[in-house]
Amino acid sequence: MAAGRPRSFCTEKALDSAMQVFWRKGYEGASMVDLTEAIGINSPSLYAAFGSKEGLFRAVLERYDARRIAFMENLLAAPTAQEVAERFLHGVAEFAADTGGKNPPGCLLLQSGLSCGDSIIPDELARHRAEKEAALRERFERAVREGDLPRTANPSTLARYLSAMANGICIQAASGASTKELHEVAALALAAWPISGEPQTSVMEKESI
Amino acid sequence: MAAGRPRSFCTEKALDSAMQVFWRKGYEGASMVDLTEAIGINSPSLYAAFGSKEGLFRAVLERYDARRIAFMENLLAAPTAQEVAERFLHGVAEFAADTGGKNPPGCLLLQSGLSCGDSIIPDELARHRAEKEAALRERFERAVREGDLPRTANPSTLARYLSAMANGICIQAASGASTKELHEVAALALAAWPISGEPQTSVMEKESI
DNA sequence: TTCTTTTTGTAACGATCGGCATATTATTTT
DNA sequence: AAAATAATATGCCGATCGTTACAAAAAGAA
Repeated sequence: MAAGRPRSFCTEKALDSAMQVFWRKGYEGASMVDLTEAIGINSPSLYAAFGSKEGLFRAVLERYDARRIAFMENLLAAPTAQEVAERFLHGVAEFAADTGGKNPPGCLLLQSGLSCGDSIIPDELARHRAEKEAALRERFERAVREGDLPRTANPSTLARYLSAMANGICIQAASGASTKELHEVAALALAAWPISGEPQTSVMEKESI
Repeated sequence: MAAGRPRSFCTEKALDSAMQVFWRKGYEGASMVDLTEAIGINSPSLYAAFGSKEGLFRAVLERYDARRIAFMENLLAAPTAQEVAERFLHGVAEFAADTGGKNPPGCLLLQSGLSCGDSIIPDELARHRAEKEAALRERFERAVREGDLPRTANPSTLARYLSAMANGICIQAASGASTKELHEVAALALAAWPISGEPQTSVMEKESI
């Protein structure tokens, strides 16, 4: 059968370009002109490939999630819950301020649509955040079963705490905080972490921040 | 001199109505139609009173800030830095999920424009957040001078930590977290607080969350 | 070459955006 | 009552929104 005229653009590169636009301007703030110019194609090509602006955004979201899968898998495999928390918060602190110059600081899941008109995008993004929080919660439930966390620990609260902290750090990054400042915040947040055995040392004296 | 035809709407009530719209839909997501319908006036009246959509939003921001002045003044007057932190985080936790049914959960400073096109609104909102963070920092600097906080404590980091935590809590609220859940997160966050004297107790055992 | 298929570029669609010109209505002052 | 003033309602402005018809262009298959 015939193959037709070949595409003039790479789908993955197009998604990366679109991701930058959504990240910087938000979902509703990103116009089709912004997107097509960033990708370097005309709108009919974009609609043929992704269906709609929302379809393009969902494809971008998938790509964004895929890039973080390795990060999440790695930290969830940590031997102790505390190390999970440490890897999570410090990992977020690491990439929130410095995204390699390609994307703006902060988090796509926050920047692109906390509120945007009557769109369902905010709910979609909230669902994504909730999924990551659930992954943390399940890991902490296992930690309680294994005695890694005290019996009195509440996995849901711990996961929500980390999730909130991560979101707060992202907002700090978007407001211009440096990587060093974000790590200081992360370290301080981890001082609240419950330890089964030895008494807790204040991070203030431990790292003199 | 003549006084002309009297206004058909109350400015303050109009601002409250507009605040709800901006809060729920974000700055760019809130259309003039949304705003005029919510207020119950026609657009020329709105433009005569506030100049533009941006002017209306700035007026809403002022009103939003004014409503929180009492809250901030109260907590900054607390005798110790830890109590400042406690009042701040728990205060945020309190009004983030339950705004009295008038406004959506979350924080206007976050909901209305983390990212929105080429507008300068996000920067404006970031500036407002930075101001509150600066108020906390100055209070903690005083606490270090007064010996209320250990010499090794970093007021900037503590303020940034609380600000990030507050933002994270707001996002949690916007995602549907209950007031109880938010207070649990706030209590956990406060377990990281540096104490000069007695050893720190894990909040996990203290409140069994 | 001719046919088929797919993508491309051009151009335009209706809808909605924020904003405003104009004229009418309501009130106070003279 | 007449003039002056200010806010009202109606209707429309150009621009931009996301989206799509349409036909030319580029490839493989016949």
